[in-house]
Amino acid sequence: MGGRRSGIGESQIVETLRAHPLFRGVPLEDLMELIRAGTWRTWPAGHFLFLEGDSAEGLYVLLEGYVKVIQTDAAGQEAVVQMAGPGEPLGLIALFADQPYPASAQTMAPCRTLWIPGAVFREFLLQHPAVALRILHLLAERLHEAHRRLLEVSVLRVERRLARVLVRLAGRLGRRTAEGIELALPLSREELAELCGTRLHTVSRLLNRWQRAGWVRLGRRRIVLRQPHALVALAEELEGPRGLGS
Amino acid sequence: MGGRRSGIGESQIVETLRAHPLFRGVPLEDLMELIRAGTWRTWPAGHFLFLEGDSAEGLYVLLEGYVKVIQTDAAGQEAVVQMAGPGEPLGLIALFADQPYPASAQTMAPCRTLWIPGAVFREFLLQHPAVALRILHLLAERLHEAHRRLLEVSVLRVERRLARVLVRLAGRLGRRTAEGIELALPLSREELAELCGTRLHTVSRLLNRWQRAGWVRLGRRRIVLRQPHALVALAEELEGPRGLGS
DNA sequence: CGGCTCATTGACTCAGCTCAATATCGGTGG
DNA sequence: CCACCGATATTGAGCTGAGTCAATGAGCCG
Repeated sequence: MGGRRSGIGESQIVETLRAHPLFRGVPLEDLMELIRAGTWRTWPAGHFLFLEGDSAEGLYVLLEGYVKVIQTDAAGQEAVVQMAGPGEPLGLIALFADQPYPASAQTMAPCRTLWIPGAVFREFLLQHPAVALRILHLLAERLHEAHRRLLEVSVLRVERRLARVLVRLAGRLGRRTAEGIELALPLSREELAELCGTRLHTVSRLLNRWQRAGWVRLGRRRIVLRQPHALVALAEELEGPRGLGS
Repeated sequence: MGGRRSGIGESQIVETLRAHPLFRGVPLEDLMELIRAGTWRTWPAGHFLFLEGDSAEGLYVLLEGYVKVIQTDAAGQEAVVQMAGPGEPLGLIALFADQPYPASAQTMAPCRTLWIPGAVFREFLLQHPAVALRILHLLAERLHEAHRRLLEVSVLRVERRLARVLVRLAGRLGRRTAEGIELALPLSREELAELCGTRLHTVSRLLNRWQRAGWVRLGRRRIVLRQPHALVALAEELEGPRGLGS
């Protein structure tokens, strides 16, 4: 799988890590130890940091770029379990649950990562319990998010789920343009489908319906929200069993 | 909400906690501090330890009994997010993400809990990073489980999801009887439905179909798996888009 | 230009939801 | 002990959201 050790000096990594909220307050020399034990890499878009089932020897910290984390079932059906952006650690589950990677991580854009051997990182956490608490914070939030999505997939219709996914993505990765909010990273219809637990056809149909209504503008791997409020309304609207009609 | 401070002596709690894998290796006197800062309670079945949205001042450790953790959406639809058994901590997300409880916890049977103030527990973790690592382990496993369920709900049919839920429950809470494996705690059809993201009607229909096939025997809040292998087969069987027929 | 990936759209099907009615269990009070 | 009640469960009928199958279209790269 792609990725080369890069020649760029350490100073840049050091600065990135020092600025990282996870490592706030950690003495510089302890950080240096982490960095020296680890490996810095760059990745082109579309490559896999790791595959579901790979044995996990360490942790990735995504310094730059975007990665999607995918879970696959026995028959090859996929669900996007997480969209990770700059600063996020990847491979936490494998590291702490002490098992092979439970999902695959694929770069969506050119990325830079720092890889840290698991044993080193665990030792580091024992020395820096405050950082452990921050990771607990992070995992707790991810768990919360997963529960929320579980509820949504169990209870909401696709239309509403898709609206929510778009609104959330726009919030996290939206770029303001003259026309509206444009999603900064290019997602295919299929990836969108995997994000909301449906099929690309259904996504395509819904998006085009919304385009006809003037709510969005579509392109190849490109979506602009022209009337975000409409989508928000759709996303939040109350819906008991048997909706209130649209 | 029910629950009274119980009069039973501390010695029993101490023993329970000392035997708890989470606290292995912790000096007795540190444990005592936790216990003294905390509160021991018993709960009848059907009561709520906490409700979604309540502000969270601490952590529950479930010493005995079973609790279901429920997430509710704006329209009142519910999903069971977790079934907790003896030994499991509850309220971790609220504690670490520093937010109100993101879900409600309802006792399914008479329960005993130890409640520990959040600040005390956080301080305790700073003193005992090894315990923090174990909690990381626990959260990592829960996250993994949540991701697995997310994939299942996104990709599998109800029939298969229900089969999986039953098989898993039987594994965790099954009691061997002459007739087969009986689920130890009484779940209504509706609760089962909330566990696999469907409606009670669908659960009822499927279960009765299986009963006719001799795979299960049903009662009011009671299920006996008479031919677990049949359910396992159904649960694991490959299923591409458009199944292979039953 | 040819070939690729990505996207759209139509036609058909059906799993599972909704709506509605009835049945059964278990407990409670007369 | 029986009558009654609420909670739980079963079952039917009908509808529809969304999946499947299939074909075509459109953008992009070598």
